[in-house]
Amino acid sequence: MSKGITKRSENYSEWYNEIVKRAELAENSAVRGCMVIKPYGFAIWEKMQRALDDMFKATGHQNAYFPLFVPKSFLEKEEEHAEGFAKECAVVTHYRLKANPDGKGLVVDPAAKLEEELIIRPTSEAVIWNTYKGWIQSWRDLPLLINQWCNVVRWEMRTRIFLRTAEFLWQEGHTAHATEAEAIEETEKILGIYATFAEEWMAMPVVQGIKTAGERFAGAVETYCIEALMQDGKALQSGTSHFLGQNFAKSFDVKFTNKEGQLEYAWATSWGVSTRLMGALIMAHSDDNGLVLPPKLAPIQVVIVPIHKTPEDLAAITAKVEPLIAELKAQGISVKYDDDEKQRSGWKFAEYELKGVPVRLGLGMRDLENGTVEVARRDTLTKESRPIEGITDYIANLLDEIQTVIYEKALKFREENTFLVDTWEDFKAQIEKGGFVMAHWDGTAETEEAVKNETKATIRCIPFNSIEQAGKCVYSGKDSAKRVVFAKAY
RNA sequence: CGGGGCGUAGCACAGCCCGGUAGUGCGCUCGGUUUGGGACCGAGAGGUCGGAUGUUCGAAUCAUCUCGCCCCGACCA
Repeated sequence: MSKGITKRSENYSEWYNEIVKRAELAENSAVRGCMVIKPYGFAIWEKMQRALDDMFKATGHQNAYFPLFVPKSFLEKEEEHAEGFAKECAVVTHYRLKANPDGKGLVVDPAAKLEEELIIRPTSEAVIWNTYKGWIQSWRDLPLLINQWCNVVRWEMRTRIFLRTAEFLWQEGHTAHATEAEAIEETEKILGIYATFAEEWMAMPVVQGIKTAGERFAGAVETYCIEALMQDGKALQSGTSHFLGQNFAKSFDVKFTNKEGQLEYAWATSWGVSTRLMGALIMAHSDDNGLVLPPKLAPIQVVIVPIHKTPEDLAAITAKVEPLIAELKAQGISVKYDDDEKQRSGWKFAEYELKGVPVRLGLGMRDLENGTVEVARRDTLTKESRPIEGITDYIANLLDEIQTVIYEKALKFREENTFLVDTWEDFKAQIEKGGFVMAHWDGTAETEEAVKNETKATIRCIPFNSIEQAGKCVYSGKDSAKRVVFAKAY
């Protein structure tokens, strides 16, 4: 195994793939387009799940579970939705195999053809709204605030580990409301949760905004999103929250009696983030030495590496380390003491760097004599010797500091790579170089399409915080009221 | 779905053009020396060469077919 990894500047996608593999986050499986998420990678996903789940629960949502299979007739009901997903559906047509009459192995039993094909869910609006029909009769049943954690399948032509896999894990929230205003409020509330999670947990700054009609979720009235800028200058849609209007209620006939005794269609939202966030996390912070994890999502926040020659030395170090581990754990810090004799300390230093562990403590005989410990931080790759006395408080603060520092670094990167552009020439040149390009847009799908065809850039979103400022569309020269975010995207 | 690449030991790869004892590095096992940034020496174990068919006295190597994965495009979260 080679020691170093490919540099970002040499081959960005190779760098990404190597981090995923070498940090043991995931690997490509024997199944095309599907990944195996390994324990270390899954531990990060579990931390993401926990943080998000707590936020969903704190805002009144409950978890439930709906079927993997969607009868084709359900999917068909909301027309735009059906069209949007039709091209990437895995379809179950039979329910039995039988021994191959011509020899070894199994074949599909033609006698076991399903009367109606089952679609493996690409998303669950159809199944869920079919179910909600039975759950919603009165305004008193609303709002209905449900989330599910599950897998979905979208048969992608081309896949990339974590960023676009044929099967992925996600959460999908599906809510029903009595009024349009309340549903829109919900859509916005969830987007806020996503943004908070991205910034405070993942330490990844995001732009919040609204998708253009062309980028909208199939079947939605409005799609809100968070967009992040990756280190190669490409945008990554990191979460979406959809206001679905009454589209699904009408398609699935979900009506309720309002306070005035009249029947009304329910208002809907849906929203999701997926294991794609793992890809975002990697590309937001990692460097040429490997993964860099924000302390709040790191499965191991502190690793302690003993540096010793003899078993006696190790025992002495362990005796010193044990109370330290207890103190760190008491502060809620996850700590690993790596006294595995199989590898030497130098190997371990490199390994934990590769895996993005935020803080590494080195403890050798010299430290025991001096009452010190070596503190190495992953984000800055710096080391310092500190008194072991009071080290727990120091580390607790250091973890907070690292969380802040990597966020600030990512924010600075985004600011330095966000450009106000007003001419078509500048636009093309800047898109080529990468980054968020803030430009005026005339609001038409034609212009959006033309820009995409000529530059490969798409409108990532119409940001909420965009300053109202009259200008001329960078492509057509027509009037525009505000700037939108253009970028090449994953 | 188009273009390209690759399938040989757990991993990374060489060997293939020009058919003839299946190799190297890492990892693994054992022994020894080492140990503050991916240690070194010695001895071992480990392979249906992706699969099928064909050509041949003989196929990892040549031919045909096939399966799979990766990368680049188009499409999409």
